[in-house]
Amino acid sequence: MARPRKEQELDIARRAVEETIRLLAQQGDFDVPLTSVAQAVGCTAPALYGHFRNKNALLRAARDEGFGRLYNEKFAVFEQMRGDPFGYLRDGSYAYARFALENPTLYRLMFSPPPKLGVSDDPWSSEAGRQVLSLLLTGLRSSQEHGYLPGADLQRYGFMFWSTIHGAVSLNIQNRLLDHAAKWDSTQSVIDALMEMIAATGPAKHPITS
Amino acid sequence: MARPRKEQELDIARRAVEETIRLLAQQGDFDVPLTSVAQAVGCTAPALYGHFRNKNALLRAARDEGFGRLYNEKFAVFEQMRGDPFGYLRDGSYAYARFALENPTLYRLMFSPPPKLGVSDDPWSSEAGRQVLSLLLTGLRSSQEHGYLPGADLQRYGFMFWSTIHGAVSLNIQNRLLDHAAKWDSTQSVIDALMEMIAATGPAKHPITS
DNA sequence: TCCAAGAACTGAATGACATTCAGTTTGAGG
DNA sequence: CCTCAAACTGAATGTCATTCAGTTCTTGGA
Repeated sequence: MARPRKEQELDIARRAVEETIRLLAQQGDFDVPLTSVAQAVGCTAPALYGHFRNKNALLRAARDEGFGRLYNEKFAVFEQMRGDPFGYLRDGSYAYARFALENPTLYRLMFSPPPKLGVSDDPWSSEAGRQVLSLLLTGLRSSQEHGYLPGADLQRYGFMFWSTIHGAVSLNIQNRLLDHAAKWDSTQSVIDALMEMIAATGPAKHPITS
Repeated sequence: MARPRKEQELDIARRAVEETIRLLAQQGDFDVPLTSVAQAVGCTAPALYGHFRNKNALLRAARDEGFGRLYNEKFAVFEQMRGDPFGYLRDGSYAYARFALENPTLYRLMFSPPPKLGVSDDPWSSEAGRQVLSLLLTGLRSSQEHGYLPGADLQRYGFMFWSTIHGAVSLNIQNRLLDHAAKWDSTQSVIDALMEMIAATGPAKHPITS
């Protein structure tokens, strides 16, 4: 029993990442046995070593895929909101929070990875996070051009903005006493408070309705 | 070779927690082998099972100890700042951030614990976090009595305040490209921005100097 | 069409650990 | 002094990750 039929050529790498993300969500924890990933894919554990140097590399790939998905969701909102930077900041933040609350374990893998993943060695990983941040900065810059946050240091405010949302999402994910709806309400409340503060700096009469 | 001399009666439990925290910091990761904790304490791994149900219980104890230390540091600032609630908010936040940046792995264990720790089952753990939050709320309440944040919903602002600082600290801990000083500067900048916003709502003439 | 080379897997072996268990030694009460 | 229970220990078990020596397809040339 060895080399399989030609049908499933390069599927293993893609499927392994996919199944890893699924198992991550299912088990709610990082320590997914390689064996179960292999079983879900339909091969044996050693076969995965032909596609990933080791388990950490597989988790890194899952993490990168997570950043890709998050970026895509934020980018979709970005395009849909062209011309309304304030609306983008709000709905982009909602999208970010929704992604985090719907994929809590993946989100934790993205933003609180075990150091042994060797994330710092991989230029890609910090790049992916940077792309998400740059999308936020673009939104802030546009908002500033529309009269909000006059004279503010965007780098500084951008980081604070991100910190607030990341913090709210992290604390809510961690709090097991809350159900999904309560986590969402709590996070949304923080985002709304943040948007109110930005709205207060801008041209009057901007409704906060979502 | 079995039961040791009477000298080190109940030291093992205490020392195990201490050494675990030390090894956590040294290895920068949660998966500290029980064997190394035992070795550091001066016993064998099975001996630890007489004091902790399992490794997760030991990590939970280390986590609780972390909350205790954080609370003590914040409480010290609190007592030292009686009568200056705004100053307490600022210096208490600095103390919080300093604790997190100086004990990054312990902080991660406290706020992004692996679900398998079974933290949710333990009423103590959420209690410890709640005590830290209540200290913040007391500071906000006092600040409000001194004229800041007039009419604000403190529960809501308290959570946003905590989210911002926790987020800034988490993102800075995670960013391996920054050295310690840079992480501190970045975090301090977020805290200062937050304090400026609160100061802006209060009685005029409050200097922001630290 | 047939064949050699190597790609892509597999089963079995190795090594870390956590956890359990059957002793073994020592302190304390009678 | 003697018995008992507490507090440990060494050895055994089980769960992974990772490695390795085969084994079986696929492919490109004769």
